[in-house]
Amino acid sequence: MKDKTAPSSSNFIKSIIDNDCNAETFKERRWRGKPGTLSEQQNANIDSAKIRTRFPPEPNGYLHIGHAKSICLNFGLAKEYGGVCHLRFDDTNPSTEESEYVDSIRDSVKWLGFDWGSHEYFSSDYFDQLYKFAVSLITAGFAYVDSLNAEEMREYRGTLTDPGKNSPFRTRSTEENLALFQEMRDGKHTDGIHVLRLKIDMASPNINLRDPVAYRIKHAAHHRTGHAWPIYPSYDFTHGISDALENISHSICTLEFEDHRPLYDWLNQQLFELGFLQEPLPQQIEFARLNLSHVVLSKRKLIQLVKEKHVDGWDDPRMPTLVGARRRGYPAQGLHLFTDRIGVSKADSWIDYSILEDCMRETLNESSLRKVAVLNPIKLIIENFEIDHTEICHAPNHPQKKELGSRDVTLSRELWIEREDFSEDPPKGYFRLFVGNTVRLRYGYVVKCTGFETDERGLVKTVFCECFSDSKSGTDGADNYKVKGNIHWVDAHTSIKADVILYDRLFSAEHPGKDGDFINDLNPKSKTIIEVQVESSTAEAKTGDCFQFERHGYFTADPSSTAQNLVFNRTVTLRDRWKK
RNA sequence: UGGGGAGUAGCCAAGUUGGUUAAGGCACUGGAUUUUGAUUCCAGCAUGCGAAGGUUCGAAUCCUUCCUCCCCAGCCA
Repeated sequence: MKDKTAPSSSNFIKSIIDNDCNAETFKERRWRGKPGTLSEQQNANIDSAKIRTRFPPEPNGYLHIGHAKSICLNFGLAKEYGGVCHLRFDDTNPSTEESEYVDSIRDSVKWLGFDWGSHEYFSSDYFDQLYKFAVSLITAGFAYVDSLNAEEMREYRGTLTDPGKNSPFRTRSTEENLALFQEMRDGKHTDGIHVLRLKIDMASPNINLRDPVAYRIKHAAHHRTGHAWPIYPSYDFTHGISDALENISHSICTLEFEDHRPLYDWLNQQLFELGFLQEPLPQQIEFARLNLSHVVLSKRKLIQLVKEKHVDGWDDPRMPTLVGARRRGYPAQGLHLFTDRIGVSKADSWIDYSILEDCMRETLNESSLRKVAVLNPIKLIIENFEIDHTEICHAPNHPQKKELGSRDVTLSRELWIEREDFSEDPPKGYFRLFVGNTVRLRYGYVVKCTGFETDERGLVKTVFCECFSDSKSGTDGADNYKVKGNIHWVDAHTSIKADVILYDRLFSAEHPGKDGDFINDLNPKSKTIIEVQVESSTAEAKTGDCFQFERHGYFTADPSSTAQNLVFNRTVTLRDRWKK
């Protein structure tokens, strides 16, 4: 068994943190136990957290596997370095954000096994502070109220190759700016009439530095602050400041924010020089977001799948959301393994979906109890058993973990076996049941196939065999029989019916949407419901229980499952080198 | 065409203050074990680091030129 607790290999972010730790960069930070400005922090004790990271979701959608990479990274780093990771809801846009999402995000992060303790924050916690900073920036000449409309602003911004030009409102007096900003804050203007912009450089080759918007007017109810604010700060204005107030040492985000880093640094630097923030300032570090084949991870597309009912909701087991993965039976540990395995870098790479599935197999193999289920049953009749013959066989609950014990399963004359474990016309290399061949009924006897019967359509209905009475598993005679084939079965009388939902990837295309609408790439066979026969002990399964149905794969009891009507989701199949 | 990034095996990814035979994982291929065609174990797997030049005793690491891919012109994040 490989050591899965070994520390993950080095990456460029760890190198940065190592350097910072060696240089004792963050040694002098003060922390009063909660976020605050320089004046609020400076008399507090030294921050005991070696580093501080944060996971900053916007509460406007459900978390997905891509977020899991970021969550594991941020919380994992904090843990590894003796630091703390904050959970911060980045809620600066009330028109798209809802508390429904806040709850779900909290649940998903917890489910992944992380604990942010008391460090749950909201960007909206800082609205007052942010506003004060904005006023100070106006006073210092670093911000102004612009009254260009959206279209004019776009024109003035220039293009990728042409510099922008200054807005005619750029030279407004401090007094006028202050007065207008106050009016904006007081709700005296309608949406879009004015914005507050940072005064940086309209000719910068970096478009983000061409006087970015810091505040916009938005008469919308916020999920936490209600109608208290008619203006809301932008991401760029909010994020770096929030990081600084929270003493974040390493602000890890995705590659598309690289161009924003000069702005991030500029803003915090101004506020530091104005005496509002303590040094050292947080540093933004960017990594490549996860790209997974056969999957879409954009919020817009995920929402579309739900709204247009291509799936049965956010927690549909085919969804790449964390709630979906959980219902599918993907263990949180499997996601940890996955993020360790794919690594972290700045190279834009695609991970094949099979890597994820392998991680699930690997962790599920360790943890899942074994059960027997016949997914596509046909009858097997042991002809040399009496009609009412019944006996007990012992099946281990885990082949590598004897300590997990075994269970009793009933064997009688009539069994259900898998349709594909019998062949009328066996292909080369087939070593299951065919007339004349010998196989072992797993945990039971070795039998020899003597014949079969078909129904009116010519489909095999019943297979007949003869049992070698001295071959029972666990008895001395068992070893005298060497057979290659080993098939599973359930007793026809004591086994129970269950529903199994077979899931396959949601999209058949490797890169959904690459050749047109991603909806066209939906896999029509991504969900199949079948009725199966499971061994009687499975009746006790509770929601979330994971089993290996031997020779098939891993399955988990769906929330809709009851003792009267068992429902299992197929999490992932077993590897199968024979499958044609 | 401006700016910002990235190119190391089929796929990820270490290494980048120049120094002996270019980590590791996944996949793959052999072999062993196996009452899951599963698991596990062992072995193999880049004369090569996007390309071409150059500097050097020595280059994935330094210099030059070039090529490919990704991101940026929301009052989204």
